[in-house]
Amino acid sequence: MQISRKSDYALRAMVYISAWESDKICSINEISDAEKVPREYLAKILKELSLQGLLHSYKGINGGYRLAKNREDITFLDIIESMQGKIMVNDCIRHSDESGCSKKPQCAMHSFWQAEQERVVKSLGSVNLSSFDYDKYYPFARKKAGKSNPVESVSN
Amino acid sequence: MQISRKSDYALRAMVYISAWESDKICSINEISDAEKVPREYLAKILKELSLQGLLHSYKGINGGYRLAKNREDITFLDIIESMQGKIMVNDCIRHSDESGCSKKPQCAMHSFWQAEQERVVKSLGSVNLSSFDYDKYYPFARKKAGKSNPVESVSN
DNA sequence: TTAATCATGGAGTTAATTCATCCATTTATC
DNA sequence: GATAAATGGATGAATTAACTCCATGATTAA
Repeated sequence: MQISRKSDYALRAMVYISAWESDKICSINEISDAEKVPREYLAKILKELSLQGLLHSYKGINGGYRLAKNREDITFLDIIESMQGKIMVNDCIRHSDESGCSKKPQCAMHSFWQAEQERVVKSLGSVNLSSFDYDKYYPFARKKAGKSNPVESVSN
Repeated sequence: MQISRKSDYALRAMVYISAWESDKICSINEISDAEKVPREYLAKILKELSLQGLLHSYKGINGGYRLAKNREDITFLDIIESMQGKIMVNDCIRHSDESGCSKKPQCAMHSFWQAEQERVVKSLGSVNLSSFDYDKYYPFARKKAGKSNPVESVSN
């Protein structure tokens, strides 16, 4: 696996959104300003995250995005794979469905890569959006939620 | 990190060479035939591995390559990094020398990536060329070693 | 109902990188 | 001196990453 910039942007955006109370809706402009991510590119990314079911989108004035699940239920792996597709550490693994391995039915290194693959997936799957110290890195969030702060109820 | 095809070729070549007795000299043609790696591309790769001090090269008839160190002293990490440069799991880590992190002096995810980085490096550094079951995957090797033993062409 | 503010969708661009190939040259051995 | 190796340089094709631009559509507040 290689974490593309696209994934990095997606992660930053998701972490940013998570920093706020769960009913706060964040616009593309807000996020791109805060995280210094190219606005138009970020738009594509957020749209994709919606399609993948990680975000809910709202159009119109005061529109934007919010998490589609609880923070605990969105892992780094979810976010990264929704940007890059399945994580594959190398071709040996990538081609393992077709020919057992691109080179030999059982190449000498296959089992090593498989283990490495599993380690990485497990590791990325073990971090979720509730794993962060938002108070430390996003002190501005949490306190002031959306400007109008009408109802307390969280989940729609 | 992402294991490029180039690294994969390099690994296969190194593993192939390791399968033989240490004084056996393997030519580009032999390796590319055995491992099904494009001949001209492999030539570049082996040259680079020599420059990096992982192989010794021999010119002239019966020339080719052999390991420049003991099998135990050549890790996957050595081989991969000599092909792709330093392993970096993401931009957050990649830019960490300049500005602490490309985005913020301390971004929320920085420590996670750093840990992930260390895990991967440790893992790749823990496998070396003596880690393989050559008898199983290269039964033809080991038995018949190289014929003659020419003089090194590359000093230093 | 109209203007403002948001997301959506599609097409196109740029630049870099990857993965090579070709061929002429140099070197060593038989 | 013929042969079989590595070396080195130039080049190219294909793919992908990382955007940018802009027109369209939805929503709401005035």
